[in-house]
Amino acid sequence: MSSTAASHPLPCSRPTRADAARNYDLLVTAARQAFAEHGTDTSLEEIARRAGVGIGTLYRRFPSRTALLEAVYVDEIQSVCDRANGFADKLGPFEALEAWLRSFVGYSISKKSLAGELTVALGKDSEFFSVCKMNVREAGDLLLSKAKAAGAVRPELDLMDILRLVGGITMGRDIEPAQAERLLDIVLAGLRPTPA
Amino acid sequence: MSSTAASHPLPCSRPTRADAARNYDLLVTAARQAFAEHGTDTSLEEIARRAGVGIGTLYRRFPSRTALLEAVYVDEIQSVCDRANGFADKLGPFEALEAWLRSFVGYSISKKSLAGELTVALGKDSEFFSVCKMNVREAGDLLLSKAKAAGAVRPELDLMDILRLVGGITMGRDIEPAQAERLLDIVLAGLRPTPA
DNA sequence: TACAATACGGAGGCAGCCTCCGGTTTATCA
DNA sequence: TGATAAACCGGAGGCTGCCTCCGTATTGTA
Repeated sequence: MSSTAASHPLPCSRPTRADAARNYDLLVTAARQAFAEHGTDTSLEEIARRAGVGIGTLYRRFPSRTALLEAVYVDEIQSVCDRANGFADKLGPFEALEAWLRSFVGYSISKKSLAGELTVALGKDSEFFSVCKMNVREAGDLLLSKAKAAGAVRPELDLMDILRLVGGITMGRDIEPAQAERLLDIVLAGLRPTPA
Repeated sequence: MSSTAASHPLPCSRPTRADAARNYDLLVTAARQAFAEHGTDTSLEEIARRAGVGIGTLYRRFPSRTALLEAVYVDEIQSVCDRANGFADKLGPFEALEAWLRSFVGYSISKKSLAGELTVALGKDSEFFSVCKMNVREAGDLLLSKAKAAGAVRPELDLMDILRLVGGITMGRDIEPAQAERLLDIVLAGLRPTPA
């Protein structure tokens, strides 16, 4: 039963007027493609060009590059949260946490810097990201607390620490999936209780 | 006995003519300051201004931003390597490795993105960085192999994996030193042998 | 001192960021 | 349906940073 609605609504306001709404979607779609293909520092004019709208339209709707990133991230964040719930239902305490973190890394690699920035942003202080953080935190805490209760990981661990560490794995340029796996293995080993 | 000479010479050519050499030093010094204060995307014109030279002079000596970064990194890399040797002499196998990694993190935080880019670059394929990598690798392998021999860490671990993981810790924007410590603790725990 | 090699530095072309405002489209109401 | 106001569009243009080019100045040498 993977819920598709976020526990906390994300402040993502799609405009009401028909033409505005259409351009909004065009822009977000174009931005998602461009960010995935060429990284998050793609020229905003290029994105406007792809979307087939004027640069002024882009800037009116998204006053900054971050605002555009936010709109793109909403979907991605949601999918990350949903997956956590799925794993919690099907796997054992530690395995669910592990599976979630692995999917996190795999996703980060496939989306390149897009998710890299996402992880960076996890430490930021914007209204938007604090809500995202809340949702991710809620999803992750479910897994983490189960794992703690089962004695599969150390009780003093903090979710945000883990996420930050795992996010850092894919931060470097051009990381190989195989290496990312090995790094994650180290982290996972570091979560387990120390032998008395 | 901390050696100050790198095992492998770094390709860092200071010019010969008096005025050129003077300007070279001015530029590297200004760049080091600027990078540390405002990150590695400081305007190159700003750096030239700080150094009191024309923008043309900067570009003649350093054809790209990367070239300037390289010149700045030489000293930093050297200091990282030297520290490894110092720890190897004074501490136990695991403690030396731990101390080195901690100093690595502390250094990364204080130098902000400067060292962040350094760690990113550790995965790159330039002649310059491959030599740097060789030096760091040599220094780190000394510590790692000692720790392995003492049974203090798992034998299958790879140094570059560890460095990449540790480097990722400081990748995020505005990380707190205290959080960085906790992340490193997780990594260190992940290095230890798994209880049979 | 005079010459040749080397180096200096800023003007200028280009691209991206962002703002501003005249013209257009949309929704609403009679 | 037709008129009006509100909302929206889009590109020109100012700004800054990147990088190149070349006339002028400095340095080392004979």
